[in-house]
Amino acid sequence: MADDAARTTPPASVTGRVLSILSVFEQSLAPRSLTEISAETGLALSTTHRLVGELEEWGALQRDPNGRYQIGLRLWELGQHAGRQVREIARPLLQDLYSLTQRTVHIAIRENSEALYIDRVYGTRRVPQASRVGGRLPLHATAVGKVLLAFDEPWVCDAILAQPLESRTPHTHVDPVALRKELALVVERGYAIAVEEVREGSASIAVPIFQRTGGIGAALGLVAERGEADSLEWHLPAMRGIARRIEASVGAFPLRSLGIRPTNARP
Amino acid sequence: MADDAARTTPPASVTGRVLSILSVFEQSLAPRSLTEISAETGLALSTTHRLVGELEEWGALQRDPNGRYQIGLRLWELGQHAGRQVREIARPLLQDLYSLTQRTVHIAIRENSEALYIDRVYGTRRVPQASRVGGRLPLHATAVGKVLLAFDEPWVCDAILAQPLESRTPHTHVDPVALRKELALVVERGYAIAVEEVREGSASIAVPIFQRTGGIGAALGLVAERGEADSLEWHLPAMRGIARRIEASVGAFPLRSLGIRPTNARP
DNA sequence: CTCGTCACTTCCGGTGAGCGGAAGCATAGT
DNA sequence: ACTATGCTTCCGCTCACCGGAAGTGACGAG
Repeated sequence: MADDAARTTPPASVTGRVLSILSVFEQSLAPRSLTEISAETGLALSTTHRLVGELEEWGALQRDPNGRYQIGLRLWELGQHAGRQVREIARPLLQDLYSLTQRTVHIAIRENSEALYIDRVYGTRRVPQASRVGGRLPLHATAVGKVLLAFDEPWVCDAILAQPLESRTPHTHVDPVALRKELALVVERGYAIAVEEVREGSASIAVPIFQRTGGIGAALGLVAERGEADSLEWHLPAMRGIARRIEASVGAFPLRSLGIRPTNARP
Repeated sequence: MADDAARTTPPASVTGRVLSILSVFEQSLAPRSLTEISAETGLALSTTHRLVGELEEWGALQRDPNGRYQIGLRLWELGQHAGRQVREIARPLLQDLYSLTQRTVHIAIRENSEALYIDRVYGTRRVPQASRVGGRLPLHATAVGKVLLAFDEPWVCDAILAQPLESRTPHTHVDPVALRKELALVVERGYAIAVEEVREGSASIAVPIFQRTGGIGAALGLVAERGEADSLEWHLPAMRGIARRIEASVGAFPLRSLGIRPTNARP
């Protein structure tokens, strides 16, 4: 497992090689030595050395005191531009929702076949949770994911449910037929719930955020402890109020992915 | 001004060209057309086309409905890794500080000769402010910047004060001699204040966050309206308490820049 | 102190990936 | 219909890139 994800494709173009070096750091945030990067990308050591050197000089990577590499500040700064407007508008509203409910709240969009968490507000008293900002979770196992699926175009939902559904805990709903019914209910009621489907001990509820141009743009979620699962709906009025305010402030969600890459795996 | 920052150096290496394309998006977050990118980097249109195409395919850039390019989600995700640990630990504590004070609070580090804002918590009732997460401001004109300068190694301070100091508002302190005295006072008192030095209408106060390994790691700041300038010190006990807790939780600030690139501008 | 090991860094000549001029397409405006 | 503008594709020449190999330096065992 340590070296099969590696060694995949030593890409032909220089650009591809540079990007494959960056990809190394997507899998885990642990700093890597030059040799590790070389091994994981399949590039020759001297090639890796040169490319990594250029990346470091620019600020895309930086070295820790041991000489190991990690993602650099300049890349972080650059990344902040992506969807900055959305986060700047949504953040204070998430903040208000947190103040009202004293629960972890977050906002997620669909990116291909996963839910991508784009922002979150939480205090020190926090519930065990699986998601993190910039992280992804399966659509079918999270409250935000169910909302994103239920309100998106039907073909998206079809495409997701056609694939085998990962089971993160014994409580994860993985039966496509049952899920389809559940999603219909989500549309009817206007919210989704997931109890311990992605992590034991936590439950969540989510409502849709629509775009002015039509269609769903994002989902607003709230996380609570397992014991509160039956009272999650109490938070709905606050959540819906905030969702409406986000809709009113954000014109469009520039972040939203353009669609699922159709499974064009041709043999 | 629109085309002198451009056209600088069409860099020799492919890696450099790729990075110069990314750099285009550092200056403003506005989406660019292919032609604009080509013009701003000085690369030939067909070259730009190919490189941008690879970047888009990977997810470093994405196209809006008009076909224009902006920073892509994958780059944002990747950037989240940089200093993720620090932000994950500090965020809930910032959150607590916000709850206590009901004021915008933020955390910044020194990156070369500027203060870089790495996180912030604020509500809808906000004060006019210049900084944003991922953004930079001059060290000498902000409360966090003064703290970062005052508690850092002396040569850093010397280097900064040796350069001409930008005046953002009529209230900005730009006299090196006076600033040096001010910084001495900051060390003595353990906090810094800046009133309308970077933006009219807002005042801020900041305290240092030290690293376990010694030396200053970051600064914790609080922003209030001009009218509150005389009562900023009231927030000090809360700020110091939170700063101590951040120090206790964060081993080291991996984000911290290694130093000022010495002005080795050789003619 | 010496030697071996390991990880990184530098060098350099052959070669294929990249460059960019130019031609081919769309789309929009007159 | 014609022009203008901006994007995409093509292709042969060439120069920047590749990677084996040699050099460096830090560490640790003997």
